[in-house]
Amino acid sequence: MDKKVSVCICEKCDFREVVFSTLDDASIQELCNHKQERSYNKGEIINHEGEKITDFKYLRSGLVKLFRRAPNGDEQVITITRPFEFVSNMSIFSDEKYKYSVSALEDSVVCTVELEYIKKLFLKNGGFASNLLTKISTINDKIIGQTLDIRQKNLAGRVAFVLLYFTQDIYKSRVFDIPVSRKEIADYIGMSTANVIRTLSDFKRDGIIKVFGKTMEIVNIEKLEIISKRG
Amino acid sequence: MDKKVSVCICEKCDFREVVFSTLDDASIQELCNHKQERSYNKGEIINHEGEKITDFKYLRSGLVKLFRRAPNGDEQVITITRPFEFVSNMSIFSDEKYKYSVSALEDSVVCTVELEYIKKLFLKNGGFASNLLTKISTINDKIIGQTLDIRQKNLAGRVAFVLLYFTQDIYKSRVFDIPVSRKEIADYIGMSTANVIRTLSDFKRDGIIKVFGKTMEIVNIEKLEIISKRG
DNA sequence: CGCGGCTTTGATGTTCATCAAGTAAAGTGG
DNA sequence: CCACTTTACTTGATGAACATCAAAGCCGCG
Repeated sequence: MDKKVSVCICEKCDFREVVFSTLDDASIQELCNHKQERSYNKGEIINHEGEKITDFKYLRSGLVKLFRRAPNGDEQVITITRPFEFVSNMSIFSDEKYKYSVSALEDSVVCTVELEYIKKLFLKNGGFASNLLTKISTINDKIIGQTLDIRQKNLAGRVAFVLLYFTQDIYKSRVFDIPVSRKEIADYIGMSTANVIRTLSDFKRDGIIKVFGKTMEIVNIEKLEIISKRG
Repeated sequence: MDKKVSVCICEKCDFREVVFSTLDDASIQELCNHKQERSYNKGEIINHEGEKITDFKYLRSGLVKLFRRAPNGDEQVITITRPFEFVSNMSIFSDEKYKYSVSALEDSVVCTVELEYIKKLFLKNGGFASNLLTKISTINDKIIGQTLDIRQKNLAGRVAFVLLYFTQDIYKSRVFDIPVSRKEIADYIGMSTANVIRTLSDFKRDGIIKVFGKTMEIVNIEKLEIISKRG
């Protein structure tokens, strides 16, 4: 086999824009050598709550949910996010163990870099450090904001909120395949599974949505927004 | 008046340990020159939601609450914290405006440094950057964790949770002066004021707490912990 | 085809918010 | 310092919102 110059994909990776923008090509090349890419099938666990953090991970493609198990055993979904809205360890210098679990809701690709390497980069490259802080803060702000938004809504308002989140933020389409079970929606917005279903049925009856198996169509976004806001 | 070497208090400040530990004495001196200390009386607003962020602030002494106004107008208390658990802008490089308001629950002292100065420090001093990221992440983790904990509890469990938070984390004493109104407690744990009062009355009747005006004594911590966990 | 998991719907009861009315406390002006 | 006003607190009664339980339908998969 010939000696080949490995063409590093990281140079073209969109993620570079976000947190690695201050790295020159040589550094990117080096980063690339420390990087591993891995695919996860729908349903697979990416990080497990309580396990030791050894790597820095970011989502390149796919969809994931962040969740934890409450003391009483049932699941709490913290957020559902796309690439650029997730990095594995949100406090790379403090926590040794994952606070939350992460699993793939769709087939996903995750890039992994040794945590030690990222830490060194953080310490010596101020621009990288500031980008990473910005990213992590943005994620945290989004989680806190979402949680506060949801908390003050009633049942219908919460379901409307999730549907709007899927159609506007996650899929940017009026038609999409629901990536979660009814129970997961319930665990996300803090209500019972039965009532999520009931509310969806109400929305169907009122012509706000249409559901064909796993596929959902948002017929009346305006109404959904009113319900979400008023909730 | 004689020329005096200004004895910089920052050298002895406990906060130095937390985020400024990597700064040498000369840098600390310089930081001190950029620093302003200000007292706030109980009830005063420290930061106002929506206002432009020009300074980096941290709490030196006192007690503050973080809150925002929900779209419908009523207040949501995000968290209540002591020194070392609060820095004003949790995403110094991203947000231009405060996402939340902050007000003093007890007379408080806040140190203020121009944001630009902190940003420069962040960019050139990796150790400082890592400490700051750690601090900010810890605060965010605490907020998210608290919110998730509260969410899954019932009424009594939530009130028990707040009382335990006051007695164990904030005051580290079985007896303390309640720093918030009943309504603020309600806004913190997401329930109605009337029901906060009702639950406190229940706790009084059951001999779990004693209340004399603003002063509260936790009589039976174990029972409170059971109620909080079971909630 | 038959089993198990996810979904759906109805009936029931609990939990909690809301309303109202009264009491205590704390600030305000004479 | 006292009447007055306002704000915070307290309690009970009522109804709405929501969880829970149970039973049945649906769908994918061996």
